[in-house]
Amino acid sequence: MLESKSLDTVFSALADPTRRAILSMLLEDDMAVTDVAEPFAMSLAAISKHLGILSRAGLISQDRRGRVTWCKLEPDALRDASIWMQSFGQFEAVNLDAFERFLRSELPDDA
Amino acid sequence: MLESKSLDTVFSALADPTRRAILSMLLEDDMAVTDVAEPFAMSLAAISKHLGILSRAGLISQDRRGRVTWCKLEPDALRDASIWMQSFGQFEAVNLDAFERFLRSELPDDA
DNA sequence: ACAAAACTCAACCAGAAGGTTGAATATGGA
DNA sequence: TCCATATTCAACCTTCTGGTTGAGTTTTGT
Repeated sequence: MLESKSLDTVFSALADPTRRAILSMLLEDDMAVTDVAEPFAMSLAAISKHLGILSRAGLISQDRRGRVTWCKLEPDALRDASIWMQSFGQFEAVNLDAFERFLRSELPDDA
Repeated sequence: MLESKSLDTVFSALADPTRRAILSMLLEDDMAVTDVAEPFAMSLAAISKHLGILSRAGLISQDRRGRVTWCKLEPDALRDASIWMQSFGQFEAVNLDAFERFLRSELPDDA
């Protein structure tokens, strides 16, 4: 199970609602750490830790530019976990071909 | 976020390699608790706890017949989590409402 | 009726998780 | 140069997690 370690870190990163909320925020745009922290009722240090966990799981990348660390979603990291889940077979319903047709119909630009 | 609680429990259930291994075993067939425990180098009580966690997450069901408790995979419980993940991995730029309409049209049963 | 089988429960333990606060470290702007 | 901004680090605390063992419960087989 070479993938076990990364599935551990990805799934446990996703198990926390604060971290899932952060990922959702980053879906819209890259953000600085301070801005990520703003809507949460917890310290900046706590958010910094959460971002570290997301980073180590590969779910985001952090790019320090000057004194600002920009956080960027890395959705590819979800792929292994997603594939693992799909192996349970009940999601053929979300037919991949249909998915792609849907994508093409929804996305103005390329994939 | 009404789904947050269940995403918490599903993702944290999936975060443990023992529990993922159990799910894989149950993919092949329903199993008794003792048989689930057999390949693992830990006590039956520990496996019993793991099964409880999987059960509470909805990922398996347990049906006691006589003195044997049969464990059965319930892969539907993965659907919400899978959908949540796919919304990152594949659909960054996609309109979420349309995405949900698509899912409703593709999934065989209700939401 | 009794013993073994199949679990589950309860108490316990070590270590990890998630939060706090206060200090440290760059960097940017005046 | 000096202060504020942006972020991380370190120490600490509490709660959760994943394991243990030993006892308890129910059911089955003889």
